[in-house]
Amino acid sequence: MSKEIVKPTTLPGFLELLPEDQILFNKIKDTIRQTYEKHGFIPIDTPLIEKSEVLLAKGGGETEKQIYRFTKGDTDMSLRFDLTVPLARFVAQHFQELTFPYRRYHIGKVYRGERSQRGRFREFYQCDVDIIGNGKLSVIYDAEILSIIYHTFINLGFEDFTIRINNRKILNGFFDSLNITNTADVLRSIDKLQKIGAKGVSSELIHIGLSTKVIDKILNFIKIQGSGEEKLQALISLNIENQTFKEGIEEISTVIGYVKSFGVPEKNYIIDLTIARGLDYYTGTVYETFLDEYPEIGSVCSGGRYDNLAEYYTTQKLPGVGVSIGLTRLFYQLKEAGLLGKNTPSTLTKVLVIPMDESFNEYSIKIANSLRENDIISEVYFGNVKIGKKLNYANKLNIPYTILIGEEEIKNWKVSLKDMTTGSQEIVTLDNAIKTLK
RNA sequence: GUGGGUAUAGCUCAGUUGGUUAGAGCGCCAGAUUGUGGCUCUGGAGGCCGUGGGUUCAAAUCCCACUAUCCACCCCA
Repeated sequence: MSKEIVKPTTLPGFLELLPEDQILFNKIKDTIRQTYEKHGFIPIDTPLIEKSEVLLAKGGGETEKQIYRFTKGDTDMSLRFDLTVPLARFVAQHFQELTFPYRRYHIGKVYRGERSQRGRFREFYQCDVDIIGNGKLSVIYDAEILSIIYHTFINLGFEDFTIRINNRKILNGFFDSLNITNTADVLRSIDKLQKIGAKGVSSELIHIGLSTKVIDKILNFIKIQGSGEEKLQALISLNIENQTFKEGIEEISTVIGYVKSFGVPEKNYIIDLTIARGLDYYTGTVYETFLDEYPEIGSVCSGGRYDNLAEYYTTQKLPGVGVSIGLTRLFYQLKEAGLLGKNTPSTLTKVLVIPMDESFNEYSIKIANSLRENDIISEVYFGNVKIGKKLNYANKLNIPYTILIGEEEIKNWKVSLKDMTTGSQEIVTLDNAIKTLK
């Protein structure tokens, strides 16, 4: 062994998959894409690298710490850390060329230089859908986004999941009425209710410096229980004279009112006053989606409504609403939870064509060509190796069928079609083989 | 950014109070009469025990440093 061999490793926080998993991953990605497209969303694909001044226009906070930033020559550039900021830039830049409301989806990798830990990656896929309005955007779209989350997870094969929704205006109005100024800190604490419990939230709020009176009110607020209707009634009966608060209630009522028309069953969504979302740019509806049987996985899809998407890039007012699925984490967690299919194939190939001898290669290639013309995924195993080894290749990759080509088959213009699961084999015409394989 | 683990074969891991040629399972390769895989059997390859230093007659094992990696917190998808 040469000492010059470089140890083949990937950087921490960068996930790569073996064939079996990659096939599953792509299936999930395709399902998400198809669902988004079915709802009329238009694809975009922005550059992975953008000017740092663009990505960091907002400035401050965690982003600057976590962004991958570098220079090439005189250009200061960075890897995108989400798909929303590039969207904002895109919409502002192409404002004149786009038609509003602009519905786009974007599935792509983003980068964050975080300390890696379980289910947290430095490179990961986000699957975003957003609807951007010009000046105004009906709140009914907030209900549609909820419906898209629902249909996406249904199409992915889930049934027991809950989309939790809330409205930032309710929270902001409520905090306003209590004269709370550091709302971001309070939101973050409340958002952790599920994780740390009421006591945990309480002690965090004390730490933040709120009076016990205010804390009691907050705790009572987040404890409001019941059906959607009951929660709304409870909120109204708080009699809070605050314009923002009232708007929030009105908006969430509208959303709940329309959700039914979109065909979302009541068991799949709920008003949850503790959902806040860490991001501070949300201004209205917010969403978090949880798998009922696996709460430990955390939110698998989240997002919300924002008033002004592109304020750093244009003076146009562009409100929008959207959500994002963290696909890499979702996939990783599903795999951890054992929710991904077992014994899945390691290839997409449906049939392996095996020439018994190298002199039958050309005939085999023709067979494979015909199979492909009939949309049957097929490949030929070339090389002067034993039949056993070729069959074993099919076996290891879980290829369901093989077609064996030898003297006998060629003489009669037929093929030997072998079912690899049962082991049965028969000599048939190519047409009949195609019928079986379809 | 803060705190805590771990590091032995391609993978998952054993390895006794420090003791001589470092093990298993899976995987890989080869064979069991050369037009037939899976199952079984037999054989084989593959390890500077993360790197460097220290203690000791003796270190995979104990100590220190470094590096890598994982987990939790922060934050977030």
